Amino acid sequence: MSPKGKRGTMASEFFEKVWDVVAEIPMGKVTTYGHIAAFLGNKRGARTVGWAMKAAPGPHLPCHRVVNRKGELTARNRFATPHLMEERLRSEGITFKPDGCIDMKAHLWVPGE
DNA sequence: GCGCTGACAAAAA
DNA sequence: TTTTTTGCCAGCG
Repeated sequence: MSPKGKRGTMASEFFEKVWDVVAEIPMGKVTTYGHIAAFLGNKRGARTVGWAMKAAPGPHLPCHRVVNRKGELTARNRFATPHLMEERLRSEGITFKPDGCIDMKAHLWVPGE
């Protein structure tokens, strides 16, 4: 299967789970690495979640809806840059604080809902 | 084959 | 309360 599917070789099961959760984030909402990690069972595996984002399978993955605990945009890959994320998040209804961080209490989404 | 780095977060001091 | 250390796991030198 997989017309171009060379994913099983580079990504672990954990990575695919992260992509699956991120893909379910509703528009106008954001989540944090820690929440995804905890949902997958790795409470302190937030770093590994960030790795999965960096290793994103494609630009269709809403990695721009994943931010850190501070609500700051830290993404860095060919599909998403912090600047691009800000534009995109605002386009979806996300509001930023003067501090430059996302208003978490207003847009924080939790996996599993 | 071994060690360091890295889109983070939480517990300990 | 703030600062420091530890934990996670895969990619890269």
